[in-house]
Amino acid sequence: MSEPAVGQERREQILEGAEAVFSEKGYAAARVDEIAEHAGVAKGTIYLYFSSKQDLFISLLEERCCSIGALFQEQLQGLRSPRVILRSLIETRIRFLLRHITLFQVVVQSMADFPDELQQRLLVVRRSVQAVETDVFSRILPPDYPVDTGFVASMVSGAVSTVVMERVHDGQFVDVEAMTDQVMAFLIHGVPAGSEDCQAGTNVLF
Amino acid sequence: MSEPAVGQERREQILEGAEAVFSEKGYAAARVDEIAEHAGVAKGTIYLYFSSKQDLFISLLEERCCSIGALFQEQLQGLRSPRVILRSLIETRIRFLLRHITLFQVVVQSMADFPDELQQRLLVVRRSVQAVETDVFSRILPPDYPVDTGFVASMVSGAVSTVVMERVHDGQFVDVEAMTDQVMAFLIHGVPAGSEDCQAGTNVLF
Amino acid sequence: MSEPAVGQERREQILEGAEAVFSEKGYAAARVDEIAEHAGVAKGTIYLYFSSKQDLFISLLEERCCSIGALFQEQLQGLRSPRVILRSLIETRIRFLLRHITLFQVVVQSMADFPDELQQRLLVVRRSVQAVETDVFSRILPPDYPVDTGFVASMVSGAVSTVVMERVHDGQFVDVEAMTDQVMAFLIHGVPAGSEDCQAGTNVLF
Amino acid sequence: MSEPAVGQERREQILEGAEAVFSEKGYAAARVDEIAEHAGVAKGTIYLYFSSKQDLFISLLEERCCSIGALFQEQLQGLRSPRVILRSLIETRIRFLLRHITLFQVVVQSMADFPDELQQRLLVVRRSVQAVETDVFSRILPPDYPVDTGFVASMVSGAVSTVVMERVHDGQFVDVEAMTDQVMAFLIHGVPAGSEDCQAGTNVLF
DNA sequence: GATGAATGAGCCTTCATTCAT
DNA sequence: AATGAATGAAGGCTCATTCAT
Repeated sequence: MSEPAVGQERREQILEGAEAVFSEKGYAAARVDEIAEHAGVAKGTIYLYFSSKQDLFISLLEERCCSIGALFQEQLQGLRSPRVILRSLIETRIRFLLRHITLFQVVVQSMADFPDELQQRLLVVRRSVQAVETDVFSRILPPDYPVDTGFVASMVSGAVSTVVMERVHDGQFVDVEAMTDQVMAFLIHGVPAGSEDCQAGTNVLF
Repeated sequence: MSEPAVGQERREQILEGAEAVFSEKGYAAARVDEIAEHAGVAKGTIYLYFSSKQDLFISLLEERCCSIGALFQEQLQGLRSPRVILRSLIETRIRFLLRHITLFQVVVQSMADFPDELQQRLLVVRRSVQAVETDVFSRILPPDYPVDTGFVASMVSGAVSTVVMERVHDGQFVDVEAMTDQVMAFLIHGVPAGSEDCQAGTNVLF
Repeated sequence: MSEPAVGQERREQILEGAEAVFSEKGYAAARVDEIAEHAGVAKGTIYLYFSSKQDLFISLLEERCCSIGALFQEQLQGLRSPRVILRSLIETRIRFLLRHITLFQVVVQSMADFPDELQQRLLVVRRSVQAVETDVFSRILPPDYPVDTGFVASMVSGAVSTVVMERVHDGQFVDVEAMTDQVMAFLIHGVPAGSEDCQAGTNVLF
Repeated sequence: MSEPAVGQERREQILEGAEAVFSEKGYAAARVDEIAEHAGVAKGTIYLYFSSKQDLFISLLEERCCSIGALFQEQLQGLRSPRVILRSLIETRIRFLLRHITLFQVVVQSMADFPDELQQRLLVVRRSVQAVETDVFSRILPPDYPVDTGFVASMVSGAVSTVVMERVHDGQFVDVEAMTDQVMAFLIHGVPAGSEDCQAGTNVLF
């Protein structure tokens, strides 16, 4: 009883190669050859576990999105204070992005050529990614908050993703704690921008 | 001296075709054939004005980033109130994204296969895009604002991009005014998240 | 006004390469590379004129079947005597087979994987091939002939094809006149096989 | 002394799978996977009994040609009347073709890529197939019959094959008795085509 | 300058064959 | 003996790029 779920291991091995390459190159520019090399398997082996490059891609997204859902569940378990919850959300997401960066960007791109069946699976992935954070914000935001919860979730998610990606892309080291602090400060303070009727010349409000 | 700047016109024609196709498909999935068709020129003609598909792509980014810079300059001209400036920035960016969506996403992706020279040009583009908004925020944010200005600019830009892209991608109509309102409300209010030491049960801070 | 119908020429060039290779190898074993080489064009060029290997194959059949129809029309024009007509039919078919041998065999094979649209085109080809000869036999056979006309046409066609193919396949030189004579003799004499009620023991009848 | 000839059984099992698949798809389009599945063995097992797909194919032909030889021997045993012999030959062949259709067609195709050794074995198969029927016709045809015996055998074989294949391919049910009747009628009557010098108007000879 | 037919390198995918179990 | 996961060479097809007109 030596190797449990050998098939699953091989599958995961391929998914990791796929993640590395798709993340670096995007879908279209990624070559199956390269994925196979990263995964340490032969090209043909990939097709034993996935029916096509498209299927591999969607499967990867599905896999990784489940994992972010689980991560959130785990991290947010037992937290009460909105601020702590928010901080945990941000930090978890940053850490997650550091692993899966570009992959998540790609999700939004229009995979227009994919057949309907795969488009459906892609839609499910996108919805589930949104759902996790929307859920968190619906617990945090006050009932009279003037912006739609899903909208807030999207903006926060976009803000964090962009910042992380820029840092990573520039080859900068990312200090998760410090970055979380900055994002939190931004989210909590908002952007002080003066009253609408302020007279010209006044630059600062708060 | 018959047709002045005929070359420039032809060049712009091609850039427009390129923008349409790159925006819809991303870099790798875009085909030169299709760009030529969109532009209404023969495929070979493109190579009279650009040395390669890569060059065409970078050139397009350069061109369009200048244009967003110009747009901002124009729009923000003479505005004084931070709130009005911010609103104008948001609205301009939303309108811009509605035209150039995917194109901007692509900017962040690492065009890893591009030769060094083009990588340099890409870097310049990215820096200039950041600079425009960073500049705006440096005028808006109070001196003691606890978050780095460039960081804020990135987050706002990411937030707006993500929200616009999601709406567009879902095929929803985008009401620029309404969306601007929502983004502004979010930016100004921030995310009320309670004090760090707040006892459980307290939801709102501000 | 030098090159009339250059496109048609190139197309025909490719069809000739295709015929050579499909005839020699059959459909599945034929490689597009090889067809291109035979035709003296690059692989990609083939796809400017035909949408796929399957399309190329069906198009070839269509092309060549029209040509056998035309050949028959031309050859049989003005012939009156049934024997002369029959002889002409046989000879024409032999000559035709010497050029298109295996190709015609393949027509009957079940191209089961082809999409419906191409199956339709294949069916049309097969029907048209049968029609030509069925038509000839309906003019030759007496009204009270005990065998269905289409059936006779098929058998004669099968008999001739098989004989030609065997000779060609064995690398024997084919003397068209002599072979036509033999086939004619066979068709006219039939196979003398004795009366049905002959008593056992009688080996020869005539 | 457990299982006598287990190896032979397994071998026959594989040959049956091979026959089913080669018959339906032809040589090149047949996949070893599918043969294994039809045979109910693992893919690797096939290579314990046959050294390659090519070997399996040739072996199958050899096997089945022996079987048609045996069939003929058995069927024709004790028959005396040429007509009865001929009828039996036709009927046996039709029944055989209904089982092995495409397989036989394929024999004629030039397996050009096969190595010399296998080409030799293929040649032997083809010769033996011809020999069986040539032998029968040499017993049936009168000594002064004007057509070469092997030639007649080929033509009859081609005629029957073609007719059977067309019916099968069109999905029509094949009534063996009725078809045998038609073929016999054709063979015995021949094609009445008038004398060579016949005056127009005379249609029938016999 | 403009064209678009032609090219061929390179990609996704298949499948005969091997080999560790 | 039997398995079937793994392999990798080879095939169909695409598409950036060139060049004769």
